[in-house]
Amino acid sequence: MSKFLRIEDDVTGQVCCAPLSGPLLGEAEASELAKVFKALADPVRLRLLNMIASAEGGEACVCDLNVAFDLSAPTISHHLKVLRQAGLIEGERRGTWVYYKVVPDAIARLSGLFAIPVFTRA
Amino acid sequence: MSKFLRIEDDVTGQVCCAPLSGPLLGEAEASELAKVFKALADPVRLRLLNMIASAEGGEACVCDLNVAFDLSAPTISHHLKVLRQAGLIEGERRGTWVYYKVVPDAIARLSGLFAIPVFTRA
DNA sequence: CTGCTGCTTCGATGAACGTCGAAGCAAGAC
DNA sequence: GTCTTGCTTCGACGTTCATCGAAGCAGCAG
Repeated sequence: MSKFLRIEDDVTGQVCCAPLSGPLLGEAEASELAKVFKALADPVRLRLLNMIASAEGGEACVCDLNVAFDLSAPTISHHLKVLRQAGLIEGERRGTWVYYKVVPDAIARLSGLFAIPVFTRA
Repeated sequence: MSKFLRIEDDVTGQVCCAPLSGPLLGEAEASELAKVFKALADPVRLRLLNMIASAEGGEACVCDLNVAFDLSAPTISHHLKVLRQAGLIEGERRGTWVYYKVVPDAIARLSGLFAIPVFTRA
């Protein structure tokens, strides 16, 4: 098919995680997953991720993120570190500024978790 | 009269389906969403949700959940309460036992969040 | 009624988290 | 070199969280 839109090929296909309604999670597996959700479990981090994901060019400068919140720079830096350590975003320094972008695979993985089959009563 | 286990502080009302790469989240919106992720940000709760979602008949008895973990009953009850208040599950007492099942709409809502993978400008 | 079982709530405690100011580090301008 | 700007790390402080034992409540069987 012709591709008008620059949306990349469906990443949702390469789902690695079974849906929540699937086979039972092991302890280690659940712990790893929990780390990702812990990173998402803060309003500031959610807005940061949202801003980065929806930024022009797919990446955002920390300088822009800083002024968007009524929080100190160390605090924003801390939240970015948490998102980074969860594998949700990655940063790169270019000259004076640091730019962050999302890691598409990480979002795709979460997508698979909530794939709809969540059981329907027979 | 009905002293069933209700969803006391349901939080899912405002949480809607716009993908993360979509329009910017407001503060209130992000806070509501964060509450749901906070409920998912624990390995025990993830496994509980997983067990309930994949249980025979779509619902699980607390008595079965209790023996599946090396934790005290109060702790399991606490985790179930957190999931309940996040609107992810709901419980019902039938005679001696209490059964929990997932709330499909809650999972569907999360599915929407990650539905559209973040584009990367090639 | 008395007991017993299943589940929840209460109260306390130790660990983890969000926030800040101060200090450190990197890159560029002078 | 020195100075300035952008971002991160460090150390501390108050809050929130996971966990437990004890106590409370609901339902059922004698």
